Amino acid sequence: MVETARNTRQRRAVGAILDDLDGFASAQEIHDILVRRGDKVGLSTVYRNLQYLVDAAEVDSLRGDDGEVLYRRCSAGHHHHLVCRDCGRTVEVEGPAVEKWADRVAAEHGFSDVAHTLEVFGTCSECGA
Amino acid sequence: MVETARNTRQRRAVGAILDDLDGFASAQEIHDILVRRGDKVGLSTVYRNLQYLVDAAEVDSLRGDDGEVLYRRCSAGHHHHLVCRDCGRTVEVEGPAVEKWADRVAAEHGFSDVAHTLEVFGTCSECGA
DNA sequence: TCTTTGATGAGAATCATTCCCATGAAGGTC
DNA sequence: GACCTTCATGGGAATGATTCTCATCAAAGA
Ligand SMILES: [Mn+2]
Ligand SMILES: [Mn+2]
Ligand SMILES: [Zn+2]
Ligand SMILES: [Zn+2]
Repeated sequence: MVETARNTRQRRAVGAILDDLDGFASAQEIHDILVRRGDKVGLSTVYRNLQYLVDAAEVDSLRGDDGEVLYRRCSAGHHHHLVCRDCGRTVEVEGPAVEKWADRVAAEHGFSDVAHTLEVFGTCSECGA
Repeated sequence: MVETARNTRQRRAVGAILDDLDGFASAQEIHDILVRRGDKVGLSTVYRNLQYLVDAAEVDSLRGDDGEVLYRRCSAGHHHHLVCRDCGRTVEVEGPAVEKWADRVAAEHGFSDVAHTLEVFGTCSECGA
């Protein structure tokens, strides 16, 4: 028998919230939504399941200004994010020119095993009214 | 009388450590160095002075993988960093193309007040041997 | 139904950072 | 130098997100 993650009520509940969300949200925000809905899920369990999903590359995470980790279900493949710092609404964006720039700069200075982090923050049109 | 920051022994000590450092270091690492040297400076004071320097744009800060904030005295003007994930050695880099890309992408989606974070991590030539 | 074992959750623990506030010491004035 | 005003310091408490512990629960298969 192949090991398989158990399909618990709590795991489904966390997944359902992520499906409904537009933008990034913190573990505690997701927990609050669950509590408000009446779904009883422990905070530890929310953290645990979010981490499972990150490890499975089903969810992207990034750190907000205040250091809180934010989560969002994203499409597969390398991309970056344009995030509204007020409402969290997020657009996935690609930047081939940026990828090339990062690799070139790293090579010029003799760096190998290169990776990069890039996020764009702003105020979305709705929040800017 | 114009308000002016007081030139304390502790402030000079923190500044001296930053002058000697090549790469990014955490507040606690800087505090440890001070203690090892025999300079008596409180941890709160290290945090406070680092924050003063960040506000004065004399020091750049970024968040490491583990969420710790790292500090480094940097040149003025907008730039990014190529950081060795082994030894911390850091190269300041500029990417005009990246700046334009970020602004354009944000504008295309109606975002205002745009800012971005971009760091490149790798293994430097010395550490890659 | 029964067994096995990963999953859950309430609270404790961790850890970086910030806050509090009594005390210290810059730096100006005479 | 003596004195004053006020910002700076530092030790410990508080904060807050996240992780850990472990007794208990419940998937999933037999
Ligand atoms: Mn990229
Ligand atoms: Mn830039
Ligand atoms: Zn918004
Ligand atoms: Zn290195």
